[in-house]
Amino acid sequence: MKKYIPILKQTKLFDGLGEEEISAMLGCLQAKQYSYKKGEYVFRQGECLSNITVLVEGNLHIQKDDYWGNRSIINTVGVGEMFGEAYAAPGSGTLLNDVVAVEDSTVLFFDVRRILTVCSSACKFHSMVVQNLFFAISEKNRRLVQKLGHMAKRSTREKLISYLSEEAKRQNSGTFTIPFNRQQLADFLSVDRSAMSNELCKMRDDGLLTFEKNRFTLL
Amino acid sequence: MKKYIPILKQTKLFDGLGEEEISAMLGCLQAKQYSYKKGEYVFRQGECLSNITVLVEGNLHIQKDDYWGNRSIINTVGVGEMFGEAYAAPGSGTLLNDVVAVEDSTVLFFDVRRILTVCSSACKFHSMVVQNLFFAISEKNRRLVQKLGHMAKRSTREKLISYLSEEAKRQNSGTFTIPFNRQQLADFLSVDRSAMSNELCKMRDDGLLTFEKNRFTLL
DNA sequence: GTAATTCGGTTGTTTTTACAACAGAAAGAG
DNA sequence: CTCTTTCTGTTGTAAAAACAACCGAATTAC
Repeated sequence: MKKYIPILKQTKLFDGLGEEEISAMLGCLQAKQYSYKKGEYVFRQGECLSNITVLVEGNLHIQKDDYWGNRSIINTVGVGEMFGEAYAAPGSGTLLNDVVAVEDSTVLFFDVRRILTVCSSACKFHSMVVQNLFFAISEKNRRLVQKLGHMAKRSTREKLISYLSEEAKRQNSGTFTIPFNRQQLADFLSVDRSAMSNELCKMRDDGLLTFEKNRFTLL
Repeated sequence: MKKYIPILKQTKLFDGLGEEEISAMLGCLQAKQYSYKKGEYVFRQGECLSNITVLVEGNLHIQKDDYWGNRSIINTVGVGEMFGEAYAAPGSGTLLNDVVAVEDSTVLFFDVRRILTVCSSACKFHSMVVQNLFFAISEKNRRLVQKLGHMAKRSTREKLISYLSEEAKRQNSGTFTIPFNRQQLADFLSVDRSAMSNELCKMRDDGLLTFEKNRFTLL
Protein backbone atom coordinates (compact mmCIF):
# COMPACT_ATOMS: atom_id res chain seq x y z
CA MET A 1 0.00 0.00 0.00
CA LYS A 2 2.96 2.28 0.67
CA LYS A 3 3.59 2.61 -3.03
CA TYR A 4 0.39 4.56 -3.48
CA ILE A 5 1.38 7.30 -1.06
CA PRO A 6 2.65 9.59 -3.85
CA ILE A 7 -0.75 9.24 -5.50
CA LEU A 8 -2.57 9.90 -2.23
CA LYS A 9 -0.47 13.02 -1.72
CA GLN A 10 -1.99 14.38 -4.93
CA THR A 11 -5.57 13.74 -3.88
CA LYS A 12 -7.95 16.35 -2.59
CA LEU A 13 -8.60 14.21 0.47
CA PHE A 14 -5.01 14.42 1.70
CA ASP A 15 -4.27 17.86 0.34
CA GLY A 16 -1.79 19.69 2.55
CA LEU A 17 -0.43 16.57 4.21
CA GLY A 18 3.11 15.23 3.81
CA GLU A 19 3.98 11.68 2.87
CA GLU A 20 4.92 10.75 6.43
CA GLU A 21 1.64 12.08 7.75
CA ILE A 22 -0.32 10.16 5.15
CA SER A 23 1.67 7.08 5.95
CA ALA A 24 0.74 7.46 9.60
CA MET A 25 -2.91 7.98 8.76
CA LEU A 26 -3.13 4.84 6.65
CA GLY A 27 -2.95 2.82 9.82
CA CYS A 28 -5.10 5.21 11.79
CA LEU A 29 -7.87 5.09 9.16
CA GLN A 30 -7.59 1.31 8.80
CA ALA A 31 -6.89 1.54 5.10
CA LYS A 32 -7.59 -1.59 3.08
CA GLN A 33 -6.69 -2.29 -0.51
CA TYR A 34 -8.79 -4.18 -3.06
CA SER A 35 -8.35 -4.87 -6.75
CA TYR A 36 -10.99 -5.40 -9.41
CA LYS A 37 -10.84 -6.81 -12.91
CA LYS A 38 -12.42 -4.91 -15.76
CA GLY A 39 -16.18 -5.31 -15.53
CA GLU A 40 -16.27 -6.23 -11.85
CA TYR A 41 -18.47 -4.34 -9.42
CA VAL A 42 -16.91 -2.39 -6.58
CA PHE A 43 -20.30 -1.59 -5.09
CA ARG A 44 -23.83 -2.42 -6.06
CA GLN A 45 -27.00 -0.39 -5.77
CA GLY A 46 -28.67 -0.96 -2.41
CA GLU A 47 -25.50 -1.69 -0.46
CA CYS A 48 -24.64 0.11 2.75
CA LEU A 49 -21.40 2.02 2.60
CA SER A 50 -19.18 2.52 5.60
CA ASN A 51 -16.07 3.48 3.71
CA ILE A 52 -14.71 6.39 1.80
CA THR A 53 -12.63 5.10 -1.06
CA VAL A 54 -9.89 6.42 -3.30
CA LEU A 55 -9.07 5.01 -6.70
CA VAL A 56 -5.32 4.53 -7.09
CA GLU A 57 -5.25 2.51 -10.33
CA GLY A 58 -7.64 2.13 -13.24
CA ASN A 59 -10.97 3.74 -13.95
CA LEU A 60 -14.48 3.40 -12.53
CA HIS A 61 -17.96 4.36 -13.63
CA ILE A 62 -20.78 5.28 -11.31
CA GLN A 63 -23.83 4.11 -13.18
CA LYS A 64 -27.32 2.73 -13.00
CA ASP A 65 -29.15 0.17 -15.12
CA ASP A 66 -32.91 0.10 -15.20
CA TYR A 67 -35.24 -2.86 -15.67
CA TRP A 68 -35.07 -2.59 -19.44
CA GLY A 69 -31.31 -2.46 -19.67
CA ASN A 70 -31.06 1.27 -20.21
CA ARG A 71 -27.80 2.33 -18.68
CA SER A 72 -27.18 5.76 -17.23
CA ILE A 73 -23.64 6.79 -16.40
CA ILE A 74 -23.67 9.31 -13.56
CA ASN A 75 -19.98 9.98 -13.35
CA THR A 76 -16.49 8.64 -13.89
CA VAL A 77 -13.85 8.16 -11.22
CA GLY A 78 -10.23 8.65 -12.26
CA VAL A 79 -7.00 7.86 -10.43
CA GLY A 80 -6.68 10.00 -7.31
CA GLU A 81 -10.40 10.65 -7.14
CA MET A 82 -12.65 9.69 -4.31
CA PHE A 83 -16.07 8.11 -4.15
CA GLY A 84 -18.55 7.05 -1.53
CA GLU A 85 -18.02 10.24 0.43
CA ALA A 86 -21.65 11.24 -0.04
CA TYR A 87 -22.64 8.22 2.05
CA ALA A 88 -20.32 8.94 4.95
CA ALA A 89 -22.95 10.69 7.01
CA PRO A 90 -24.98 8.56 9.39
CA GLY A 91 -28.45 7.91 8.00
CA SER A 92 -27.37 8.35 4.40
CA GLY A 93 -29.34 5.32 3.30
CA THR A 94 -28.19 2.80 0.77
CA LEU A 95 -26.21 3.36 -2.39
CA LEU A 96 -28.32 4.57 -5.32
CA ASN A 97 -25.97 3.38 -8.06
CA ASP A 98 -23.54 0.72 -9.09
CA VAL A 99 -19.81 1.39 -9.10
CA VAL A 100 -18.05 -0.71 -11.70
CA ALA A 101 -14.46 -1.05 -12.89
CA VAL A 102 -14.16 -0.18 -16.58
CA GLU A 103 -10.48 -1.13 -16.45
CA ASP A 104 -8.51 -3.28 -14.04
CA SER A 105 -8.55 -1.11 -10.94
CA THR A 106 -7.23 -0.80 -7.41
CA VAL A 107 -9.13 0.95 -4.66
CA LEU A 108 -8.20 1.97 -1.13
CA PHE A 109 -10.90 1.83 1.53
CA PHE A 110 -10.92 4.11 4.56
CA ASP A 111 -13.17 3.62 7.54
CA VAL A 112 -15.61 6.53 7.65
CA ARG A 113 -16.03 6.60 11.40
CA ARG A 114 -12.28 6.77 11.86
CA ILE A 115 -12.19 9.84 9.66
CA LEU A 116 -15.01 11.66 11.34
CA THR A 117 -14.08 10.79 14.89
CA VAL A 118 -10.96 12.51 16.14
CA CYS A 119 -8.71 9.74 17.31
CA SER A 120 -6.85 9.81 20.59
CA SER A 121 -3.46 8.97 19.14
CA ALA A 122 -0.85 11.30 17.78
CA CYS A 123 -2.43 11.88 14.39
CA LYS A 124 -3.85 15.35 14.61
CA PHE A 125 -4.84 15.82 11.01
CA HIS A 126 -8.41 14.72 11.25
CA SER A 127 -9.93 18.17 11.24
CA MET A 128 -7.86 19.01 8.19
CA VAL A 129 -9.07 15.88 6.43
CA VAL A 130 -12.68 16.66 7.31
CA GLN A 131 -12.28 20.08 5.76
CA ASN A 132 -10.66 18.51 2.70
CA LEU A 133 -13.59 16.14 2.52
CA PHE A 134 -15.92 19.09 2.58
CA PHE A 135 -14.04 20.87 -0.20
CA ALA A 136 -13.89 17.74 -2.31
CA ILE A 137 -17.58 17.03 -2.02
CA SER A 138 -18.29 20.69 -2.80
CA GLU A 139 -16.48 20.33 -6.06
CA LYS A 140 -18.39 17.17 -6.87
CA ASN A 141 -21.55 19.05 -6.14
CA ARG A 142 -20.67 21.73 -8.64
CA ARG A 143 -19.83 19.13 -11.25
CA LEU A 144 -23.14 17.37 -10.69
CA VAL A 145 -24.89 20.67 -11.26
CA GLN A 146 -22.93 21.12 -14.46
CA LYS A 147 -23.97 17.69 -15.57
CA LEU A 148 -27.57 18.61 -14.83
CA GLY A 149 -26.95 21.57 -17.12
CA HIS A 150 -25.95 19.28 -19.97
CA MET A 151 -28.89 16.99 -19.45
CA ALA A 152 -31.34 19.84 -19.19
CA LYS A 153 -30.65 20.78 -22.80
CA ARG A 154 -33.53 19.82 -25.00
CA SER A 155 -31.75 18.43 -28.07
CA THR A 156 -28.94 15.95 -28.53
CA ARG A 157 -26.86 18.57 -30.31
CA GLU A 158 -27.19 21.02 -27.45
CA LYS A 159 -26.33 18.33 -24.94
CA LEU A 160 -23.19 17.51 -26.89
CA ILE A 161 -22.17 21.14 -27.25
CA SER A 162 -22.78 21.74 -23.56
CA TYR A 163 -20.73 18.74 -22.49
CA LEU A 164 -17.90 19.17 -24.99
CA SER A 165 -17.54 22.89 -24.27
CA GLU A 166 -17.24 22.22 -20.58
CA GLU A 167 -14.67 19.55 -21.22
CA ALA A 168 -12.64 21.88 -23.45
CA LYS A 169 -12.77 24.54 -20.77
CA ARG A 170 -11.81 22.12 -18.05
CA GLN A 171 -8.86 20.81 -20.02
CA ASN A 172 -7.91 24.32 -21.13
CA SER A 173 -7.73 23.36 -24.79
CA GLY A 174 -9.92 23.19 -27.84
CA THR A 175 -8.51 19.75 -28.45
CA PHE A 176 -9.08 17.17 -25.77
CA THR A 177 -9.96 13.56 -25.12
CA ILE A 178 -13.01 12.35 -23.30
CA PRO A 179 -13.11 9.31 -21.01
CA PHE A 180 -15.91 7.67 -22.98
CA ASN A 181 -16.46 5.71 -26.14
CA ARG A 182 -19.60 6.46 -28.13
CA GLN A 183 -21.92 4.15 -26.22
CA GLN A 184 -20.65 5.44 -22.90
CA LEU A 185 -21.02 9.05 -23.96
CA ALA A 186 -24.59 8.32 -25.02
CA ASP A 187 -25.26 6.68 -21.66
CA PHE A 188 -23.69 9.66 -19.92
CA LEU A 189 -25.90 12.16 -21.75
CA SER A 190 -28.93 9.86 -21.75
CA VAL A 191 -29.46 9.73 -25.48
CA ASP A 192 -29.55 7.03 -28.10
CA ARG A 193 -26.10 6.06 -29.34
CA SER A 194 -26.90 5.87 -33.04
CA ALA A 195 -28.80 9.13 -32.99
CA MET A 196 -25.92 10.76 -31.15
CA SER A 197 -23.37 9.34 -33.54
CA ASN A 198 -25.43 10.70 -36.38
CA GLU A 199 -25.67 14.10 -34.74
CA LEU A 200 -21.91 14.22 -34.15
CA CYS A 201 -21.28 13.65 -37.84
CA LYS A 202 -23.77 16.36 -38.77
CA MET A 203 -22.01 18.73 -36.40
CA ARG A 204 -18.72 17.86 -38.05
CA ASP A 205 -20.28 18.51 -41.47
CA ASP A 206 -21.57 21.82 -40.14
CA GLY A 207 -18.02 22.75 -39.22
CA LEU A 208 -18.57 22.85 -35.47
CA LEU A 209 -15.94 20.30 -34.54
CA THR A 210 -13.74 17.44 -35.66
CA PHE A 211 -13.07 14.17 -33.92
CA GLU A 212 -11.23 10.93 -34.13
CA LYS A 213 -12.19 8.24 -31.68
CA ASN A 214 -12.47 9.92 -28.30
CA ARG A 215 -10.36 12.93 -29.26
CA PHE A 216 -12.34 16.06 -30.13
CA THR A 217 -11.47 19.49 -31.44
CA LEU A 218 -13.94 22.36 -31.18
CA LEU A 219 -13.72 24.90 -34.00
CA MET B 1 -32.61 38.22 13.77
CA LYS B 2 -33.10 36.60 17.15
CA LYS B 3 -36.59 35.56 16.18
CA TYR B 4 -35.20 33.12 13.64
CA ILE B 5 -33.17 31.16 16.16
CA PRO B 6 -35.88 28.49 16.59
CA ILE B 7 -35.76 27.98 12.83
CA LEU B 8 -31.97 27.85 12.79
CA LYS B 9 -32.08 25.26 15.55
CA GLN B 10 -33.98 22.99 13.15
CA THR B 11 -31.48 23.34 10.34
CA LYS B 12 -28.87 20.78 9.42
CA LEU B 13 -26.21 23.45 9.69
CA PHE B 14 -26.78 24.02 13.39
CA ASP B 15 -27.83 20.50 14.26
CA GLY B 16 -26.79 19.59 17.76
CA LEU B 17 -26.46 23.17 18.97
CA GLY B 18 -28.64 24.85 21.57
CA GLU B 19 -30.36 28.20 21.12
CA GLU B 20 -27.81 30.02 23.27
CA GLU B 21 -24.95 28.59 21.27
CA ILE B 22 -26.57 29.58 18.02
CA SER B 23 -27.22 33.01 19.41
CA ALA B 24 -23.55 33.34 20.25
CA MET B 25 -22.50 32.13 16.84
CA LEU B 26 -24.68 34.66 15.01
CA GLY B 27 -22.25 37.33 16.07
CA CYS B 28 -19.22 35.17 15.59
CA LEU B 29 -20.24 34.32 12.04
CA GLN B 30 -21.19 37.92 11.26
CA ALA B 31 -24.72 36.97 10.31
CA LYS B 32 -26.59 39.43 8.13
CA GLN B 33 -30.23 39.43 7.18
CA TYR B 34 -31.74 40.36 3.83
CA SER B 35 -35.26 40.25 2.46
CA TYR B 36 -36.41 39.79 -1.12
CA LYS B 37 -39.72 40.36 -2.84
CA LYS B 38 -41.21 37.66 -5.03
CA GLY B 39 -39.29 37.59 -8.28
CA GLU B 40 -36.15 39.30 -6.97
CA TYR B 41 -32.75 37.72 -7.42
CA VAL B 42 -30.74 36.70 -4.38
CA PHE B 43 -27.74 35.80 -6.50
CA ARG B 44 -27.03 35.88 -10.20
CA GLN B 45 -25.02 33.56 -12.37
CA GLY B 46 -21.38 34.62 -12.49
CA GLU B 47 -21.28 36.21 -9.05
CA CYS B 48 -18.62 35.31 -6.51
CA LEU B 49 -20.02 33.88 -3.30
CA SER B 50 -18.37 34.39 0.04
CA ASN B 51 -21.35 33.50 2.16
CA ILE B 52 -23.24 30.45 3.18
CA THR B 53 -26.89 31.33 3.45
CA VAL B 54 -29.94 29.94 5.17
CA LEU B 55 -33.50 30.63 4.10
CA VAL B 56 -35.67 31.54 7.09
CA GLU B 57 -38.78 32.73 5.29
CA GLY B 58 -40.25 32.12 1.85
CA ASN B 59 -39.10 29.94 -0.99
CA LEU B 60 -36.26 30.10 -3.51
CA HIS B 61 -35.47 28.46 -6.80
CA ILE B 62 -31.99 27.71 -8.05
CA GLN B 63 -32.35 27.99 -11.78
CA LYS B 64 -30.75 28.88 -15.06
CA ASP B 65 -32.11 30.58 -18.16
CA ASP B 66 -30.43 30.11 -21.51
CA TYR B 67 -30.19 32.54 -24.42
CA TRP B 68 -33.53 31.45 -25.84
CA GLY B 69 -35.42 31.78 -22.60
CA ASN B 70 -35.50 28.11 -21.75
CA ARG B 71 -35.54 27.87 -18.02
CA SER B 72 -34.08 25.01 -16.09
CA ILE B 73 -34.88 24.68 -12.39
CA ILE B 74 -32.04 22.92 -10.62
CA ASN B 75 -33.49 22.82 -7.16
CA THR B 76 -35.77 24.46 -4.65
CA VAL B 77 -34.75 25.91 -1.31
CA GLY B 78 -37.29 25.70 1.49
CA VAL B 79 -37.33 27.33 4.93
CA GLY B 80 -34.47 26.00 7.04
CA GLU B 81 -32.48 24.92 4.03
CA MET B 82 -29.07 26.20 3.08
CA PHE B 83 -27.57 27.26 -0.20
CA GLY B 84 -24.26 28.51 -1.48
CA GLU B 85 -22.35 25.97 0.58
CA ALA B 86 -20.92 24.39 -2.57
CA TYR B 87 -19.07 27.63 -3.22
CA ALA B 88 -17.52 27.92 0.22
CA ALA B 89 -14.23 26.32 -0.77
CA PRO B 90 -11.50 28.64 -2.02
CA GLY B 91 -11.18 28.44 -5.78
CA SER B 92 -14.78 27.37 -6.30
CA GLY B 93 -15.23 29.76 -9.17
CA THR B 94 -18.33 31.77 -9.84
CA LEU B 95 -21.94 30.80 -9.37
CA LEU B 96 -23.33 28.67 -12.18
CA ASN B 97 -26.98 29.53 -11.60
CA ASP B 98 -29.37 32.20 -10.53
CA VAL B 99 -31.04 32.09 -7.14
CA VAL B 100 -34.43 33.76 -7.20
CA ALA B 101 -37.19 34.31 -4.66
CA VAL B 102 -40.44 32.68 -5.80
CA GLU B 103 -42.18 34.13 -2.76
CA ASP B 104 -41.29 37.03 -0.49
CA SER B 105 -38.27 35.63 1.31
CA THR B 106 -35.78 36.31 4.07
CA VAL B 107 -32.25 35.00 4.00
CA LEU B 108 -29.47 34.94 6.57
CA PHE B 109 -25.89 35.31 5.33
CA PHE B 110 -22.93 33.80 7.16
CA ASP B 111 -19.34 34.63 6.38
CA VAL B 112 -17.71 31.52 4.96
CA ARG B 113 -14.23 32.23 6.24
CA ARG B 114 -15.58 32.68 9.73
CA ILE B 115 -17.12 29.25 9.57
CA LEU B 116 -14.07 27.48 8.25
CA THR B 117 -11.53 29.25 10.43
CA VAL B 118 -11.67 28.29 14.08
CA CYS B 119 -12.07 31.53 15.94
CA SER B 120 -10.08 32.43 18.99
CA SER B 121 -13.04 33.40 21.12
CA ALA B 122 -15.15 31.22 23.33
CA CYS B 123 -17.29 29.71 20.61
CA LYS B 124 -15.95 26.20 20.24
CA PHE B 125 -18.54 24.81 17.88
CA HIS B 126 -16.81 25.43 14.64
CA SER B 127 -15.63 21.88 14.08
CA MET B 128 -19.15 20.68 14.75
CA VAL B 129 -20.54 23.13 12.23
CA VAL B 130 -17.97 22.07 9.63
CA GLN B 131 -19.03 18.48 10.08
CA ASN B 132 -22.68 19.53 9.84
CA LEU B 133 -21.81 21.37 6.68
CA PHE B 134 -20.26 18.22 5.30
CA PHE B 135 -23.29 16.13 6.16
CA ALA B 136 -25.65 18.67 4.67
CA ILE B 137 -23.77 18.90 1.43
CA SER B 138 -23.62 15.11 1.31
CA GLU B 139 -27.35 14.95 1.38
CA LYS B 140 -27.60 17.55 -1.34
CA ASN B 141 -25.23 15.49 -3.37
CA ARG B 142 -27.44 12.45 -3.07
CA ARG B 143 -30.48 14.47 -4.05
CA LEU B 144 -28.70 15.83 -7.10
CA VAL B 145 -27.90 12.27 -8.12
CA GLN B 146 -31.56 11.40 -7.67
CA LYS B 147 -32.51 14.31 -9.84
CA LEU B 148 -30.05 13.10 -12.46
CA GLY B 149 -31.92 9.81 -12.24
CA HIS B 150 -35.20 11.50 -13.12
CA MET B 151 -33.69 13.44 -15.96
CA ALA B 152 -31.92 10.40 -17.37
CA LYS B 153 -35.27 8.77 -18.08
CA ARG B 154 -35.98 8.81 -21.78
CA SER B 155 -39.68 9.71 -21.87
CA THR B 156 -41.73 12.38 -20.16
CA ARG B 157 -43.90 9.73 -18.54
CA GLU B 158 -40.92 7.97 -17.04
CA LYS B 159 -39.49 11.25 -15.79
CA LEU B 160 -42.77 12.03 -14.10
CA ILE B 161 -43.06 8.59 -12.54
CA SER B 162 -39.48 8.75 -11.33
CA TYR B 163 -39.94 12.17 -9.75
CA LEU B 164 -43.37 11.59 -8.28
CA SER B 165 -42.40 8.21 -6.82
CA GLU B 166 -39.41 9.71 -5.10
CA GLU B 167 -41.54 12.50 -3.74
CA ALA B 168 -44.10 10.04 -2.42
CA LYS B 169 -41.35 8.05 -0.77
CA ARG B 170 -39.75 11.13 0.71
CA GLN B 171 -43.04 12.35 2.13
CA ASN B 172 -43.97 8.86 3.26
CA SER B 173 -47.36 8.99 1.64
CA GLY B 174 -49.03 8.13 -1.63
CA THR B 175 -50.70 11.53 -1.43
CA PHE B 176 -48.44 14.54 -1.37
CA THR B 177 -47.96 18.05 -2.66
CA ILE B 178 -45.11 19.22 -4.83
CA PRO B 179 -43.48 22.66 -4.61
CA PHE B 180 -44.12 23.41 -8.29
CA ASN B 181 -46.88 24.51 -10.57
CA ARG B 182 -47.03 22.91 -14.02
CA GLN B 183 -44.60 25.25 -15.72
CA GLN B 184 -42.12 24.92 -12.89
CA LEU B 185 -42.39 21.14 -12.85
CA ALA B 186 -41.75 21.12 -16.59
CA ASP B 187 -38.72 23.36 -16.10
CA PHE B 188 -37.54 21.12 -13.29
CA LEU B 189 -37.77 18.00 -15.44
CA SER B 190 -36.64 19.79 -18.60
CA VAL B 191 -39.66 19.00 -20.71
CA ASP B 192 -42.30 21.01 -22.53
CA ARG B 193 -45.13 22.14 -20.29
CA SER B 194 -48.01 21.37 -22.62
CA ALA B 195 -46.61 17.98 -23.54
CA MET B 196 -46.15 17.22 -19.86
CA SER B 197 -49.62 18.40 -19.00
CA ASN B 198 -50.94 16.15 -21.72
CA GLU B 199 -48.94 13.21 -20.43
CA LEU B 200 -50.16 13.74 -16.87
CA CYS B 201 -53.74 13.55 -18.05
CA LYS B 202 -53.03 10.38 -20.01
CA MET B 203 -51.46 8.88 -16.92
CA ARG B 204 -54.55 9.79 -14.96
CA ASP B 205 -56.73 8.17 -17.64
CA ASP B 206 -54.51 5.08 -17.45
CA GLY B 207 -55.24 4.88 -13.72
CA LEU B 208 -51.70 5.56 -12.56
CA LEU B 209 -52.48 8.60 -10.46
CA THR B 210 -54.87 11.40 -9.65
CA PHE B 211 -54.13 15.04 -9.04
CA GLU B 212 -55.60 18.37 -8.26
CA LYS B 213 -53.37 21.38 -8.66
CA ASN B 214 -50.08 20.49 -7.07
CA ARG B 215 -51.48 17.67 -4.96
CA PHE B 216 -50.88 14.19 -6.34
CA THR B 217 -51.95 10.69 -5.38
CA LEU B 218 -50.18 7.64 -6.78
CA LEU B 219 -52.39 4.60 -7.22
C1' DG C 1 -67.28 43.87 -9.04
C1' DT C 2 -64.79 44.04 -13.13
C1' DA C 3 -60.73 43.76 -15.81
C1' DA C 4 -56.38 41.73 -16.47
C1' DT C 5 -53.26 38.11 -15.80
C1' DT C 6 -51.87 33.56 -14.73
C1' DC C 7 -52.57 28.82 -15.03
C1' DG C 8 -53.78 24.33 -16.78
C1' DG C 9 -55.51 21.65 -20.38
C1' DT C 10 -56.37 20.56 -25.45
C1' DT C 11 -55.34 20.00 -30.23
C1' DG C 12 -52.82 19.74 -34.64
C1' DT C 13 -48.36 20.19 -36.94
C1' DT C 14 -43.46 19.90 -37.27
C1' DT C 15 -39.23 18.39 -35.65
C1' DT C 16 -36.51 15.33 -33.17
C1' DT C 17 -35.45 11.13 -31.08
C1' DA C 18 -35.65 6.27 -30.37
C1' DC C 19 -35.39 1.96 -32.29
C1' DA C 20 -33.93 -1.65 -35.32
C1' DA C 21 -31.10 -3.51 -38.57
C1' DC C 22 -26.98 -3.55 -41.01
C1' DA C 23 -22.05 -2.85 -42.69
C1' DG C 24 -17.27 -1.72 -42.56
C1' DA C 25 -13.30 -0.84 -39.55
C1' DA C 26 -10.74 -1.76 -35.60
C1' DA C 27 -9.38 -4.41 -31.82
C1' DG C 28 -8.75 -8.63 -29.45
C1' DA C 29 -8.43 -13.87 -28.90
C1' DG C 30 -6.66 -18.12 -30.09
C1' DC D 1 -2.97 -15.13 -39.44
C1' DT D 2 -7.79 -15.91 -38.98
C1' DC D 3 -11.87 -15.74 -36.55
C1' DT D 4 -14.62 -13.31 -33.36
C1' DT D 5 -16.11 -9.47 -31.06
C1' DT D 6 -16.55 -4.68 -30.37
C1' DC D 7 -17.06 -0.22 -32.05
C1' DT D 8 -18.78 3.41 -35.03
C1' DG D 9 -21.44 5.19 -38.60
C1' DT D 10 -25.57 4.86 -41.74
C1' DT D 11 -30.30 4.45 -43.05
C1' DG D 12 -35.38 4.11 -42.77
C1' DT D 13 -39.38 3.92 -39.86
C1' DA D 14 -42.14 4.55 -35.88
C1' DA D 15 -42.82 6.99 -31.76
C1' DA D 16 -42.40 10.88 -29.00
C1' DA D 17 -41.54 15.52 -27.90
C1' DA D 18 -41.46 20.32 -29.02
C1' DC D 19 -43.89 24.05 -30.61
C1' DA D 20 -47.67 27.13 -31.43
C1' DA D 21 -52.10 28.55 -30.83
C1' DC D 22 -56.13 28.62 -28.32
C1' DC D 23 -59.72 28.29 -24.47
C1' DG D 24 -61.85 28.27 -20.09
C1' DA D 25 -61.11 28.56 -15.18
C1' DA D 26 -58.93 30.47 -11.41
C1' DT D 27 -56.43 34.04 -9.34
C1' DT D 28 -54.95 38.67 -8.75
C1' DA D 29 -55.13 43.66 -9.32
C1' DC D 30 -57.62 47.78 -9.16
